[in-house]
Amino acid sequence: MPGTTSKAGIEAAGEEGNRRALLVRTAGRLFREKGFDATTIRDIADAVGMRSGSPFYHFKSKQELLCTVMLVGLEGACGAIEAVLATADANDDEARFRRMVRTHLETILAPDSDFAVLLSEWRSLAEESRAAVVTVKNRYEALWAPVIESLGKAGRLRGEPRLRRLFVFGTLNWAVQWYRPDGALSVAQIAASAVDFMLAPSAVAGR
Amino acid sequence: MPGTTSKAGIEAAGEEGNRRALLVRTAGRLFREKGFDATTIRDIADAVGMRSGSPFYHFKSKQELLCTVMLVGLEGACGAIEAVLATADANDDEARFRRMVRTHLETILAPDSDFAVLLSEWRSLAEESRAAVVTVKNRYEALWAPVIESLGKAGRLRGEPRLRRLFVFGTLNWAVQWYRPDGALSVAQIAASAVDFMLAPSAVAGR
DNA sequence: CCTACCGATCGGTAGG
DNA sequence: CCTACCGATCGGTAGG
Repeated sequence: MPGTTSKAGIEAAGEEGNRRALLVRTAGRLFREKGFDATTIRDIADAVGMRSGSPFYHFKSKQELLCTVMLVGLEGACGAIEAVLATADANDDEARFRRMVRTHLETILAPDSDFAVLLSEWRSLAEESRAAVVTVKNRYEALWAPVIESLGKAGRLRGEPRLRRLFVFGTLNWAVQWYRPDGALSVAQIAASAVDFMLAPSAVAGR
Repeated sequence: MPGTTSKAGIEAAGEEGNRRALLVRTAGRLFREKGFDATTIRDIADAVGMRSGSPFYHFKSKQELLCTVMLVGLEGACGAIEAVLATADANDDEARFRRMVRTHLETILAPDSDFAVLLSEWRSLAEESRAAVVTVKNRYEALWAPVIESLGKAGRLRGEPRLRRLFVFGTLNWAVQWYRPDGALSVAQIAASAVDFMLAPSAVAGR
């Protein structure tokens, strides 16, 4: 029963999963490069070698494509952070934070990052689709909460507790605006530097 | 000779300056609320009580309107920061930085901020218009350079020197994404907290 | 997934 | 600044 979509609309079911996944990947790249409004269905169809009406066999609207791209990006980001949390030393907050920051930057600065589409095209997402995306976005942010809270209690992250997470993501997410792959610093270097910027020096004497 | 525009296209010349300025203000508000692509010339014309063809008497294209909005926003922001620098104690970097941060946030978080249009619609600005806007943007950032550098040398702003300015603006500009006028904290409180977040504690003992 | 197409919208213009 | 309009584009659909 093609055309039937799971609730999140993410799963690639069976035979046609490839074409569908290709559409999502291509749309994600174009949305990121040119923006949602400036990307036409024809652009996407051309890029995957379809005719302009064919994407609507896989997605009922351009909006559904956007929503799917964002959900895919968010799921990927959750997975990456979960992998970090599963292997990091839970007692060393700074080390954990460093790895999370680096992973986050690697995710949003990848050339075809679907997560970056969420960051730059949020306003293009129709009101009705936002709740579904916010749910996963909250899940992503919840992964960060314990580390940020712990670093806050230790005095390493400062400012109003309710704003710390916002400031952290601001410092990092803004990189989408200025990062260039051919720049002087690697993503790893930017990540290390961002942590230095955000983290107040530990109070341990003689360090 | 109506239709003639100064190089920057900002000045409101004589009699028609009012209508022109009204168009800029209205376009700025709509671009900020709905985005450049989602705002039509008809939206703007309706909002100022004109017919859909009439804005083109004042601006030769929608792009020129966007460019003007951004330049107006940038000029206003430069003026505000210059006013701070003119009255602040040049020897107290922290105090100066605090006032600049607050002014910056007040500028970008104002409901009808033209500066915020620059932050969110940069990609919609045509390639040919970017150079003119970048020039003023550089002027704005140059106003911050001495303070940021000085705080960096004092160890109050950390991380790679070339990235500090980017991290500062990230922390602040991201607020455009999450700030709500009806939120629990005022802009002044957010500004104070942002500075606490960014500034490493001064090393002065007993403080 | 293609062919063929539509209805709506949009930026912009001519002529006054 | 209005009237009247155009040419292009775009998301989406019917029917196979």
